[in-house]
Amino acid sequence: MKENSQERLLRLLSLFADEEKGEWSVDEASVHLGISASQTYRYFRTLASAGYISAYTTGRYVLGPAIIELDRKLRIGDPMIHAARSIMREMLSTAPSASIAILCRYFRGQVMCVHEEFETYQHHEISYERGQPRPLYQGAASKVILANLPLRQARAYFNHAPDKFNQFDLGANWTEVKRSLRELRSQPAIITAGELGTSASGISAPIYDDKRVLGSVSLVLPITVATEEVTSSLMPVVAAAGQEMTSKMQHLAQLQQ
Amino acid sequence: MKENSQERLLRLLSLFADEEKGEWSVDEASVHLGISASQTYRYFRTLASAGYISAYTTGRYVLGPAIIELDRKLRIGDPMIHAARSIMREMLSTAPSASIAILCRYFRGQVMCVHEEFETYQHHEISYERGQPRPLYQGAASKVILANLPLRQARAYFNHAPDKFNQFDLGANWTEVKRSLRELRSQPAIITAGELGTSASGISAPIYDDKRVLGSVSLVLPITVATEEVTSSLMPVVAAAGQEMTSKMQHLAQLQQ
DNA sequence: AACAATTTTTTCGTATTGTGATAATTTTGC
DNA sequence: GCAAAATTATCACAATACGAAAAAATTGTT
Repeated sequence: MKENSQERLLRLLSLFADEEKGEWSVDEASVHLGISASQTYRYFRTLASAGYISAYTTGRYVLGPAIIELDRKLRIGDPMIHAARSIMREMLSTAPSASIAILCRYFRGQVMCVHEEFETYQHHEISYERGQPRPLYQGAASKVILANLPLRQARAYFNHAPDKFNQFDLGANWTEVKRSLRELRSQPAIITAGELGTSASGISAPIYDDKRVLGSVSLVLPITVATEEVTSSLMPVVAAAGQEMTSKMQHLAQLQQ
Repeated sequence: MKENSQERLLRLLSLFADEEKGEWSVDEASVHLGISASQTYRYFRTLASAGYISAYTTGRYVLGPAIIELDRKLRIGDPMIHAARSIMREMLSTAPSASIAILCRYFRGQVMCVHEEFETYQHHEISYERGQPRPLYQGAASKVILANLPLRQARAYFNHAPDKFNQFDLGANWTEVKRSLRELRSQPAIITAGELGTSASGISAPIYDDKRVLGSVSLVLPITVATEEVTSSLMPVVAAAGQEMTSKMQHLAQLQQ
């Protein structure tokens, strides 16, 4: 873990992504990163004057407006999200009302929702909230990615949390897990119910970029309407969306101007 | 403009906030930043492996998932947004339906919407889109910040775009501008109509942090319902919201644990 | 208003490493 | 398969990032 000064700066910024801690003082960050106080002050100043963090009161720093600005650009300009929009809307139009469509991405050994589409805005129990990393073993949108990962990687993740894999019905040992992953891969789309919260059911298909899996597209239905009939009729719809995304992503790679 | 390596890295990342260019190749960034190609490659690699940018196809880089992750944390954890939520909702409840409430922040000599609240989701002509910097001279949410800036700063901005100041009725020369800013400051909230797009009208009040202006809260109404009566009756509501925000921000500064 | 306690900035010498130029390597498009 | 582009590796040197400690500025309290 040889680290240069830019990587340290980004690591400091990443502190602010921490799930349970949203604000940092210089001292806290200093001890957490193992950097001297004076240097940490220099980092804070650099990030603050560029707008990435901001002192909402003396000594307490939180994320700054530059993040919002970049997020807007990503929302507007990201090629994958752009390609997904129409596909997700079409998929959504065939689903029961109160369903939502989500686009997830494999990121840092986890799965993160990067875009959602819904017919009408309404509060739903958030299963995959945009921007919140989720583990690979829980929920359809995650499992379909896990199942399409190279076996070596899947195994590494299994070794890291075997109990969780068992808890979410992926198997108690590697042989079982390997078998259930193969089983999941053999289906056009995979279905789970109540794995994230208790009120939602998911139907997911993988998205590829040439060889390796990039992410997944999913429909999330209220579990009350997710009967066997409904989900099995939607399975080919979601599977088609995944394939369409895959071909669009490969198309994109050609069109570079 | 002495710049260290971390500042250069952030300047590279900020390229991706550019309004008309969402993707960069190493060469383009290299010439744009005036950095050697080899070093630009190193910067790209650093940003990419931390997830801040991502190559969606060989040689073309766009913003990466880490941005989404940080934006979520900001949405959830930002103290100013947190304080504003209930105030904005209450303000919204007294406004005509199809109105929205926005929270803006003074940032880099511009004004940026950092949060919006609405009763029901619906497509409206976006006047202040979240994350898009807007000039100080255009629209109520901007003008109220401009009017409460130190005169020296206001004058600097005026000198930078005097024609724009005139176009948006702030005056043709500094004496006139100074007078109209004083006039704006004297009102509890300020009202504009049709300055951003033609279909919206804005009512805005400033938010202070101790001495200097931090941002503004605003109601944005469909121009069709924004009659003289309606807006003048809402003016005190918005003004009160601004004052409440100001006192909440000052309260926050005390509560540091 | 004066004081103590933080927070932030400077100074400074040294070792670290960031840097550009060039070459080597890998990946990609045809 | 080959040509072209993209990416990484090598290297030598100057630039600067770094920690420690002191100075300055800001803040909270009496």
